[in-house]
Amino acid sequence: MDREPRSDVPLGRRMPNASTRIVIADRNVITRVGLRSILERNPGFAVIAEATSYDAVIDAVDEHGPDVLIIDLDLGDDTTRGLKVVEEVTDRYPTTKVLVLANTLSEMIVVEALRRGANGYLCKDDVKADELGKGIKAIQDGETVLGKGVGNLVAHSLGSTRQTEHLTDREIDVIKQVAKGLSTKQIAVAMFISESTIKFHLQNASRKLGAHRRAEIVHRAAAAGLL
Amino acid sequence: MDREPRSDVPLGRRMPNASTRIVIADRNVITRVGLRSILERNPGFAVIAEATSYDAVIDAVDEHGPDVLIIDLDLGDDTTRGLKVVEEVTDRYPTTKVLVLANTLSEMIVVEALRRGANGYLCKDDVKADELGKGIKAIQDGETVLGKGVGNLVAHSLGSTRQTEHLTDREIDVIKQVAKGLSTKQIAVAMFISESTIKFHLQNASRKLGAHRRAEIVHRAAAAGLL
DNA sequence: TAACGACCTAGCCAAATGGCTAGGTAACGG
DNA sequence: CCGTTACCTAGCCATTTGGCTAGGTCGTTA
Repeated sequence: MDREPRSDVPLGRRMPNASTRIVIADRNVITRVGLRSILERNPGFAVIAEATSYDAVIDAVDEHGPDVLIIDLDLGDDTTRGLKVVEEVTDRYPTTKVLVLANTLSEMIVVEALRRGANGYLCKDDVKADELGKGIKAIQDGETVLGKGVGNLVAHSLGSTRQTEHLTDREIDVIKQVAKGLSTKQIAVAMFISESTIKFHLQNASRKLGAHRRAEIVHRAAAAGLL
Repeated sequence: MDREPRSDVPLGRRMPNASTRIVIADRNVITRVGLRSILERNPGFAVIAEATSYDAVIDAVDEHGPDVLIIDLDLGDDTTRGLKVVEEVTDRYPTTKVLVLANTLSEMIVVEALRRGANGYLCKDDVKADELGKGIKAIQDGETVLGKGVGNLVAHSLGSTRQTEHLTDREIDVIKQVAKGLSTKQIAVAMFISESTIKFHLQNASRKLGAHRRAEIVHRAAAAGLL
């Protein structure tokens, strides 16, 4: 025991020349190439796979068991699906660290991602080239990396006891109609349900999003990538 | 001749070592690096400068007089400013082609950009790696390049005689408050003007955006990158 | 089986909104 | 000087909305 006073990073844990093996998940080819270029300036990083769909992310992680997964939650038309992917990866591969790389900043998404095991959350527009490498190293050392502005959001949500509930499919459907400028009545006709139901779904969505007006519901849902 | 069986790029048409000189304008470092990497796979393209602010774009174009400017209109918190940059560049440097590379698709922005002289409009998420090079070449040949889905938007707006009016600063201020979920009364207090004025601005914004409800105003303005 | 979540419906009332007309000022450029 | 634009204010009224209570079905899961 005494022979290894500091055994939290045992010798041999990292082989000589061993690189951090990274999988990138982003639907945007420009971003994928950019990330790869930036990361591979550092010989300690190796991007071993790219994915552009939720299924492909799972496949890639299954196949390669990477050290780090860098993922944009918005891989389709449903960011919620991205959250599920984070949960699945962190559940099944505890040694794979997950860094979320988002386009927008939404309290709901950030909190949910972290709650489901993400080890970091950076915003694409705010990140500097050198922060990426540093962030990944920090994450591998067990830290949680939060980008500019992300920390504040998290702190804010810690203050409120309200735990994030996410919107149901139906609620999102209704919100989409609202975003198109339809009235309750018009939505009812379009969706073949009663006006009461429309109002019901919107009331629930309001509560979940902490909004009090339709315009705010739409804005928040859009910011969360739900529309 | 046998030594150069593939002479589809005739000798002499382009000077030896002559490259298409490109300036990239995007606030996002990942995108800038990605674009550069993709473009420079083709030796005919040379990225000679990058810019991350509206002023820097003008400076870069002034200094380098590039063949092509690839620009994301959203370089700050005001996409309208990006439109002005497009106009200024195409006005002052008719030989510089402008390719807009957007995150989102908004009819208003697309139409305005083209009206002000942009030679192409692509959507980042839809673009494939090889389309970039092809698009730039096409633009240099005098074509107008519209990405997936962009063409439809343009066609749609040609049908309507309504010419795009853009929102005033004040209107955008009010819309931002609406997006935060404030009522007319609350906004009036916050902005030190009467409720009537709030409603006045929103009526005008509705007309300009073709919206009939606050939720739609917010949605459209957000989609246009105005918030 | 019971509990749960997602979904659906009804009705009430105060408040907010949409759509309209009809004015005003100040600044700018032709 | 005139026209234009951005900006500001008032009032009217029908419609929409927010916020609430109080029910229901269906399928899944414990």
